Amino acid sequence: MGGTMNGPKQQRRGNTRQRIQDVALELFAEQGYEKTSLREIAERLDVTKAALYYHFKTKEEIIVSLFEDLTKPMEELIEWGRQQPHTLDTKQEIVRRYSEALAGAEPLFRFMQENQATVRELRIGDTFKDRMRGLRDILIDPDAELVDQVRSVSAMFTMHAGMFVMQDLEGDPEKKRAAVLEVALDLITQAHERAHGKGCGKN
Amino acid sequence: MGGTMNGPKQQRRGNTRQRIQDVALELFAEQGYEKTSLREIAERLDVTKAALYYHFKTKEEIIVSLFEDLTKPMEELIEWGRQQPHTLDTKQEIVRRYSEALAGAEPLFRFMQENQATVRELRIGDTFKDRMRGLRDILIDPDAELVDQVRSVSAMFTMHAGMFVMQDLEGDPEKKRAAVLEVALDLITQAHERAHGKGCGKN
Amino acid sequence: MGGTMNGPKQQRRGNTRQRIQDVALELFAEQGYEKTSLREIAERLDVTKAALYYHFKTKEEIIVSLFEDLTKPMEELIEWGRQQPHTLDTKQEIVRRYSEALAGAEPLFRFMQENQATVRELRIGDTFKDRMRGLRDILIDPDAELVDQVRSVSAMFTMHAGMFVMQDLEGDPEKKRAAVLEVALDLITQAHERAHGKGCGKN
Amino acid sequence: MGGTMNGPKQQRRGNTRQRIQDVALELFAEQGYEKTSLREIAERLDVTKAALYYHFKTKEEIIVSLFEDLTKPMEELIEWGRQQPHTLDTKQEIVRRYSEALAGAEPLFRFMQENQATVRELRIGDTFKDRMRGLRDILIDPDAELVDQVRSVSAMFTMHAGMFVMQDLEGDPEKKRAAVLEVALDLITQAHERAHGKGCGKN
DNA sequence: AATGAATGAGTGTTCATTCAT
DNA sequence: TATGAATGAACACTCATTCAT
Repeated sequence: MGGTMNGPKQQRRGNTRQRIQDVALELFAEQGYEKTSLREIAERLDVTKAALYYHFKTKEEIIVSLFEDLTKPMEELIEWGRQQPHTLDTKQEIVRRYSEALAGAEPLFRFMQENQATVRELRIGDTFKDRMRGLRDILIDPDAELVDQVRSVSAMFTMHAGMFVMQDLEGDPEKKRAAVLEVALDLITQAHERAHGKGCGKN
Repeated sequence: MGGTMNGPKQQRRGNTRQRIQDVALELFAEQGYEKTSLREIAERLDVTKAALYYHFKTKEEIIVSLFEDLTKPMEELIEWGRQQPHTLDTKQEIVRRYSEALAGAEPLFRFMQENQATVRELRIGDTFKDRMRGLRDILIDPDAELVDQVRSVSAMFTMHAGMFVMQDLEGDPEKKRAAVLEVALDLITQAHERAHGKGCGKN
Repeated sequence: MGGTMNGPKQQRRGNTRQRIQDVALELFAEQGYEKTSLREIAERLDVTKAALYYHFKTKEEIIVSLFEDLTKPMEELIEWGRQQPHTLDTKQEIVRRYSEALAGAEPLFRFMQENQATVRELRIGDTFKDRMRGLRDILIDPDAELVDQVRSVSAMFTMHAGMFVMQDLEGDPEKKRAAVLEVALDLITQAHERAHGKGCGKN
Repeated sequence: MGGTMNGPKQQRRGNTRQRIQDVALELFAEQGYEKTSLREIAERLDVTKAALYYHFKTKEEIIVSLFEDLTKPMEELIEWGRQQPHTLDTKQEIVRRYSEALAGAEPLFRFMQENQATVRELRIGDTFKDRMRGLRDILIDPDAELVDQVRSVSAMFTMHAGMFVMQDLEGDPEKKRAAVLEVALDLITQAHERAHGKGCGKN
């Protein structure tokens, strides 16, 4: 890109930090956080371990930086949702956008889904839990019946798990995502309507 | 128990294998598999690491043995389901019993839920995946619409995740489990009925 | 010792811990604490680094154990002194015995003398400081003039430093130690007598 | 100071070398040489590590430069002493001035006192040892009795250690220094007089 | 006069595992 | 049925140093 002569080991200008993040996320998602060593990341980038430490103070900081960079949309979405009236429309809008945001950071969320024990001990654990609580508080009516609260929560991790577990269902990915979204929306809608006195007439 | 003299450090001989499993499961569930060392397990039991190796050939074998011992009910359930006609009643029965089985081995399933990345690399990974596929094949009609297939799958991990994520919802655990079960049954029922042409009349 | 056949790599029965301490002290005294690596110690013993960790939990614990093992005589001496009346005789006795104890743990005290900055940050730092304070409280009369207090303190580190700095003075070591002791005794005596009203008549 | 515009991060240019020395000495004295990293020094100065290398070729050169800059008075003093007749007066004068010089470079000497093991391995080690030998040759009469030689040496490190160990003695610092000096002078005087036949009657 | 980016060699420490007793 | 002693391989991390810009 601009340079005429591109010998081996050249061309790395200011993008090393980014490259570290990319490779790290790939490996973390593939093998888990603890089983991925800094040596492995460094080797794949053809730099030394010490180079990683120029860009990140600790191994944990790598995953934290990924989390912070990639979940900004979620954070904003939840912030936005908090200020809306908790109508059915709002909830549906939230679910729709959340599904999109999830798809946009798939590897990170696969990682978090599959390494919950690790995540819990990391600095991101609490942040994430707070986020989930925020989302829940928007989607759930606190005076709904327990079963409808469960329905809302179920909608949430239908989306989370959906991306990964569905993998071995046949069918084109875009269609699967649409189906997952539909089920989630359905759960949310059922929960909302039962809590607000509508019958079975509509759905 | 039955022994006449109970000196210090005696406390029932012969059950060490069992005690190892108990402590290991507790720690695995609490901190994750990789972050739990054999040293830790041994210390908590007040034996040496080498003693663990008398009872289990490797660390992996400890978790494998737990999996095999604790998921036998599931295995039998699925075997049973495979031989039944795939009616709605059967499916509901399966879901009900699965929920019970899950509750009976809660720590193990919490562990598996929160250490999916690890489990995948272990010997139990494939076995578990097979089981899930078996369950799915019973619950899902292969020619149902995609969205109804998703509904069935969603029922499954509503149960799985339900136990843990619901933890910070208020309310008595038994009621929560009932609510989770109801939502799962509902999803299964909807999926089945849509696939078999019934309307909204029933629920 | 008893064994008939002594192949290479044999004969280490239960003395490894001791051998580690010996080699470690030798190296610590020679090169300093920080500049001595566990690799070095292990290599010299022809064991692996991990073997060191079987016997000591950390590097620091090695030096701590040495300190505790080798300074027990001092501790007892000070405890004894604390319970005696603070007469000149007692003080002289203390100084004499302290000089002996010092000579009995020479390498350790050389180490502590030459690595004060390190020692201060280690767990032994405070213990040692307390000991010195204990000794001082015995040797010094709190209402003596400042200059005589200094004399007493000077006696103390005349002994401490004496062993090492005198090294490049010619003469047989035993004679040097006697000379150092004499000076220390002299300082203590002067301090005591000036504080208790005797003239120059005696010494 | 002289500059018209003092933008942020400017604060007098040209004196960086000096600022490095100041911070380095402070940290070396506080934590020891090996435990003080160039990163730490650089961070405290708000420059990069590489900047240190513009001013000093190695870490060792920093401490060497400090030693050379700060011990010039000592060097000159010893040079002067060498050319004087070794009378009592000369010796006393030397001790007095040495005490002053010591006080003028306190942090450096604290550092050297507490990091003898390190200093020994550094380039300054030999230089310092030579200096000490020079001083000793002035203060000691080679044909004095051993005990009087010890007295002279004791005077020397009474001064050296005095500054630091006395710290936790109560009393105003200036008075303490005076007391230390008095004891040192006393030791020197005793040594000299005994060697030259004057005394208070006994020897 | 100083920085950004990187390296190579090392550190202390932990782990699952082995084996003679 | 266990222990005491050890290992080999790895790990996260730090350091002094270099060099093109």
